[in-house]
Amino acid sequence: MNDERMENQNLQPLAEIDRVIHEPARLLILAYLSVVESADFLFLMNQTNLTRGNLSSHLSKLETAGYVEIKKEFVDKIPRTLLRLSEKGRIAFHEYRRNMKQVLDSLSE
Amino acid sequence: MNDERMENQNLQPLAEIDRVIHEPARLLILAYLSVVESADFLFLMNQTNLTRGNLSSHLSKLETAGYVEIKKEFVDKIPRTLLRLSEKGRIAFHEYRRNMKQVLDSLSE
DNA sequence: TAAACTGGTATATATCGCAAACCGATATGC
DNA sequence: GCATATCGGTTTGCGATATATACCAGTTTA
Repeated sequence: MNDERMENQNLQPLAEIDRVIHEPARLLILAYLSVVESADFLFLMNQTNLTRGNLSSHLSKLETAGYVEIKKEFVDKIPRTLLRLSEKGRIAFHEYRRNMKQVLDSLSE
Repeated sequence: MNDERMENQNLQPLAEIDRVIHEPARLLILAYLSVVESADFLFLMNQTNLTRGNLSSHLSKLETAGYVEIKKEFVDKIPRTLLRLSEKGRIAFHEYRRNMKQVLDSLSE
């Protein structure tokens, strides 16, 4: 075993990785929300290729975590759901990226 | 919405990320196995802080995927389980890292 | 002989991701 | 008018997953 290389690894962040964000579908959603001020449900559905039900439940989970804010409004009698990343979400997303990068970088020889 | 920044994102690898590897506990296991020629069960258990049952089931999953090879032997009447990363596992792990890095890099402002 | 430890495996449980069924409202066909 | 289809989602159901606990065979210690 190569102790030297092992000690160079910084794997600790992995133990406390944010699983709400780690899920690929939600990572995708957050990636889109992170570059716009807000997006609606259908836009996200098209971009992510998630089904309606799947997208809806992931958004609920993100809302429960306090990472996205969901605002519903009517546009000519038709309901529209607007999503935006909360400040808490932006911070958590940034932290997640930092942690994962650190782990991945420490693994590269 | 900022189309320019959105188009610069390379999120496609996310859609086909390897979930066997994506799970943090297994990512941790693979990280350790990637720097040693082989390790035994207790060593991994101590390094990862996983419980015996948990570690055992993750190793089985990795074995089923063909990513690790499990060899059992006796050392003075005491059983010992040796784990090593297979070639297939090494390739898949490398590919996972490449994909995740690409995604994370495309998200950095 | 019994109690405690080793090195695991099997089982129970809780959660999760996903798809399909459902739902209220609106537009369309006849 | 009254079905029927469509829109924009939410709720429900199910199989798979992750984790902890119970369990087990064998070994060492008291």
